[in-house]
Amino acid sequence: MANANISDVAALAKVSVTTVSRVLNESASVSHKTRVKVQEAIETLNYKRSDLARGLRINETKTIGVIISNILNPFFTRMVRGIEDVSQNYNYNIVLCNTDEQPEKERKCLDMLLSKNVDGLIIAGTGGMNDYTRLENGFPTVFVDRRPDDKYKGRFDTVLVDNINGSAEAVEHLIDSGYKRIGVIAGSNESTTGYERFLGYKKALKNRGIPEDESLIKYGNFLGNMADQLTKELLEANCDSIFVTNNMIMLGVLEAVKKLGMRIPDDVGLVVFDDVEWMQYIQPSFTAVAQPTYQIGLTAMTVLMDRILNKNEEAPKEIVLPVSLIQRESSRKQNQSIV
Amino acid sequence: MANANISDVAALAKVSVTTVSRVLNESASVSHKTRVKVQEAIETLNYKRSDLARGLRINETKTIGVIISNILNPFFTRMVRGIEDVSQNYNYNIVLCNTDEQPEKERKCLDMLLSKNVDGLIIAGTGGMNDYTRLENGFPTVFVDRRPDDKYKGRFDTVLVDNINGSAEAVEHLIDSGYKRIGVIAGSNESTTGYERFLGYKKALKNRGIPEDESLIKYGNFLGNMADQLTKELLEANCDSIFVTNNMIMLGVLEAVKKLGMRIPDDVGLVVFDDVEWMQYIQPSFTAVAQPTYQIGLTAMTVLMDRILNKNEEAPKEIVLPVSLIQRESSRKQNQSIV
DNA sequence: TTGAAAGCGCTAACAC
DNA sequence: GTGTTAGCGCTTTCAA
Repeated sequence: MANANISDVAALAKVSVTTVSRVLNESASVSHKTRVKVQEAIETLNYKRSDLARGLRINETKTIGVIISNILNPFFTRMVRGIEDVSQNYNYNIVLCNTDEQPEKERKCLDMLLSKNVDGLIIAGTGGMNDYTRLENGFPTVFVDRRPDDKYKGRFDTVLVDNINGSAEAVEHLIDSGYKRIGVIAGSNESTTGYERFLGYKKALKNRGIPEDESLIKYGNFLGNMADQLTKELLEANCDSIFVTNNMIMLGVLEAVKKLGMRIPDDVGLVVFDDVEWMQYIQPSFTAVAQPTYQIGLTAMTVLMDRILNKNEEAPKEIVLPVSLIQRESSRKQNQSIV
Repeated sequence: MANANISDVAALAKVSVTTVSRVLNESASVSHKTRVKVQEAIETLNYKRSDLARGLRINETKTIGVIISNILNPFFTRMVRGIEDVSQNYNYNIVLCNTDEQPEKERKCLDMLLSKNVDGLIIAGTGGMNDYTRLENGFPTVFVDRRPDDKYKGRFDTVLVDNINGSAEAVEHLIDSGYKRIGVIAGSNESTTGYERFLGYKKALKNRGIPEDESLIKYGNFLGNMADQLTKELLEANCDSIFVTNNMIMLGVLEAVKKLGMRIPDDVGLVVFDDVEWMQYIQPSFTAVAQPTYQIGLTAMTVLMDRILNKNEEAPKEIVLPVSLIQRESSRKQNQSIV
């Protein structure tokens, strides 16, 4: 038994499809009697309207596409949950795409989502040279976490956090806690987050009058692939603390520290950009720059729905959400380490 | 400028829409010359085929619906990533739905996804009295992690792990490590996972000849809502170790342990069902029952695609993936605790 | 208050 | 190798 369609319902209720459509959409006036008849027919046939056909006709899918780096990263997980929760309210669905930071994959995702006729897009771009020109023409799009390339400046709504000052505060905290040789494992400079957090690190050193030391600076990526190895190099360069620029890198750092049998915070102090729930519960707990991750998703989706539903045509805006340094045990220096 | 459609392309290339369709689908034979003409037209118009219209016509959306409890739970996150990775290979998309373990939400998700005409479904059910009869008629569906209600026995493909023996092994390990009063915080009995892991706990006690003690058994849920409080109660009942039945509960346990200033594994030993990456890196590292989470998603999606693409009509099967106990530091008893 | 009919963008007989 | 045309399931003018 194939699924019933609108004409099956019409036939059973002995009305036209137009009338059925009217009761489905609660549009125009339908007499009480017919309405009931139709509803009964719908009930008995267990009819479900095809969003596909409807979408084709009225040109909306009630679906929005979300492009992120990797759902395994708790940062994106929480963001997606924020997006999801808003979308449920509007009876929208989201379809997810992981780029793994590969511009090529991002392009493919974008193609797929556009082919799927999504009503809007939320993008945490890879920062590669991706081409968003086809979205510039008013297609509802919100960028999150990372800004699109400068050439799109002012063209898209953007929701992100203050990476520079958040990072600077974190590093200054390390310095003020007595750490002297502060290493950093930066994410890729391709993304604005990677770049800005590194800038924050440099800013803090400058603010505190500490010279930069190339041996304390390692360039990794936000997937955390090489973090293990880079941490070892940092430790060999006698760093006494590390500013970890995202939570994926953090895992590699931990792995290296554990393998080398070193102790946090005495042998090496730690501050992480992005706070993950478990960091507060472990021994020692981790000092972190907390981002309002869920809120980012929530805000982005709200802005997006405003564009879609209210056809809001104001100039795109950039919303910067605050971060906050949460001081815990991993940055509490107790003994001066012997150099 | 609205998006170009297939007839725009046809017009520009001076061919019929059929021909355009043919080159799009690489079906039938099209002369090299026309093919090139069409491709050029596609290029210049930046044409993207509408999956919506196509889907309506051929009755497929290349979309599959995934119903899970909560994407914030790393278990589901990894599972979803497994599903995603397979779906990418087939050029399928997934749309996600969180139930938060509420049967009502699950029902709503199911309705939405079916209205969206998804080609298939992967479901980690809430275990409430949800009605899957409309799926029984051969709609491609795979259940994961949890079995559907017994009345659907043998009706659906299912991919899950051996919860009973995995749990039993975990608890026996605790006993064999010298722990005597082993508490448990169980998930809801609604889901087969909750029920079976609890069964595994009881089985282990029986195997080792230890009597059950009601004061050491707490009933929580897999959201981990009350885990904090329940842990306190367990500790007050003088338990010397806890079998934690999922990773969300784990966070509550940690919170309580930290607040009470107790030490793992000396004051309280710990084994968690489900291994999360960070558990191996922290001090002390956590003993865990590792589930092949990514593999579950991968397998489920592979089975599903086989049903969809190959119209595989064999009897539904249940695939049980192995779990393994990973012994780490949280269950390594050092001093006998003073009672 | 209701219905007939066109059409959203595409695919697939069928004809040439 | 290529084109004409019907129709997927729905919404929406227009007319009654």
